[in-house]
Amino acid sequence: MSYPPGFRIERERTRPEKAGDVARSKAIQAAIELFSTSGYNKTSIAEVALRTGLSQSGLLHHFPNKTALLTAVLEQREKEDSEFLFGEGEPPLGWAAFDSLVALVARNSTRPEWIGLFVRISAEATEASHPANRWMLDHYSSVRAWLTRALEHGKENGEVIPDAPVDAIVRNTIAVLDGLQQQWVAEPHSMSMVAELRVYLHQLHTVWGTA
Amino acid sequence: MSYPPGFRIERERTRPEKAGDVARSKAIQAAIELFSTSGYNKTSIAEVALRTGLSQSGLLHHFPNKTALLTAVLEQREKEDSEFLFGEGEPPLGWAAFDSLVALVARNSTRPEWIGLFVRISAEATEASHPANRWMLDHYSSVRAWLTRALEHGKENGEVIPDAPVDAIVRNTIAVLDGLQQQWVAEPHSMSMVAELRVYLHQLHTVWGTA
DNA sequence: GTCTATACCTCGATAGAC
DNA sequence: GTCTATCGAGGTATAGAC
Repeated sequence: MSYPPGFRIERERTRPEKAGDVARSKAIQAAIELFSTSGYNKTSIAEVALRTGLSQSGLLHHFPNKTALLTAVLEQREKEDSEFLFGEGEPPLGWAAFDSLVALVARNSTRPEWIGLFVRISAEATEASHPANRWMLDHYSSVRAWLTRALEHGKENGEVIPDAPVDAIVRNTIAVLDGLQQQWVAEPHSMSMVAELRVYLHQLHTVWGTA
Repeated sequence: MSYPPGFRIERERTRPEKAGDVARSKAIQAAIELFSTSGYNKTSIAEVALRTGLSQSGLLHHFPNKTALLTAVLEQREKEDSEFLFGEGEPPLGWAAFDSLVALVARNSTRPEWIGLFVRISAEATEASHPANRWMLDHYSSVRAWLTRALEHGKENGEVIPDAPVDAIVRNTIAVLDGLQQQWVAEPHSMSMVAELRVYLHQLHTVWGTA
């Protein structure tokens, strides 16, 4: 394998990853699939390796240990979600923030692994010693901060009535999202998360919105 | 140790369990504590045995295997919850059903193990091969059936407006309950589940109730 | 960068003595 | 009813050859 002069530099400009990281990406994809159905604890790196087309040690050449694999998976999830939600610009505020959460759920409904991944990992990670514990706490904290800002902006805007109980609305909204995802993971064909969410948002608008 | 005549019979009349089942109860209690923090998969029967004051084999004399231990734990939970919710009588209907769910959460807030147990087990059990999978599906199905009946009763009663979207309200309510419990397990001192739930129920009354 | 081999755990369950 | 001993499976991680 010989490359024309400048090839490496060209590649590095379009794709920042090194060439050898193809296996890495495949491994992350395999890990997502397995974590999303069996959770982190129950998934063995041997099986991730198998699906990647590597031996166990081959896989561990790319990730020093199982935790590093999990970290890579979570980083990818965070990246894709926030790109979808915020893109390059500013996060939506007011009721628009809540609408974009519905859009995210709608999109993730077509990628069941992402829902399963979140449901399993975030439940496991409620244990303080779980490697994703800090990730989970940070994740919730940042979603809460965003939705809180969104509602306060809505109050300044006149979209939201002044005495709406911001904290409770934020926590309940996150709870509905998480809870629906869990029900959906248990029985995917029995319901439409988006339909249920629209009812919830309708309640929010009716009670706390300015008609 | 000698007992007066009739003692055994007296005991058997008041408590149906055999005398040897003290260890059994202790084991179930220990299992609840461990399952509630580490989940079922990650908990070893050896540690349950340790907390019970038995060797691993000693514990397995009372339960044929780990699954049987889980079953005993779930049966106890189901029993205590439904005794609290329904007692000897009929399940509450109409909005009263939702109020009694808040009462259950309020009571369980004082027994964190029960919240943790539910959060961990029900998330693990979304995997079809998990020993609690059927239990979880049945549990959700029966809660849905009860709340659905409650809302339909409320419509006949005039408590609930006729075109309230029953299925969505039921699923969203369960989602809020589950989601809040998960947030609470992650950071117990950061919130009051009952306070958030009251806001949610207020929305329900305002939007779907007959003023 | 990928492999085989292996060290070293932990776990669930069984056998059999007391 | 409780114990010790042990088996066998499956897991993470490391060493070292290619």
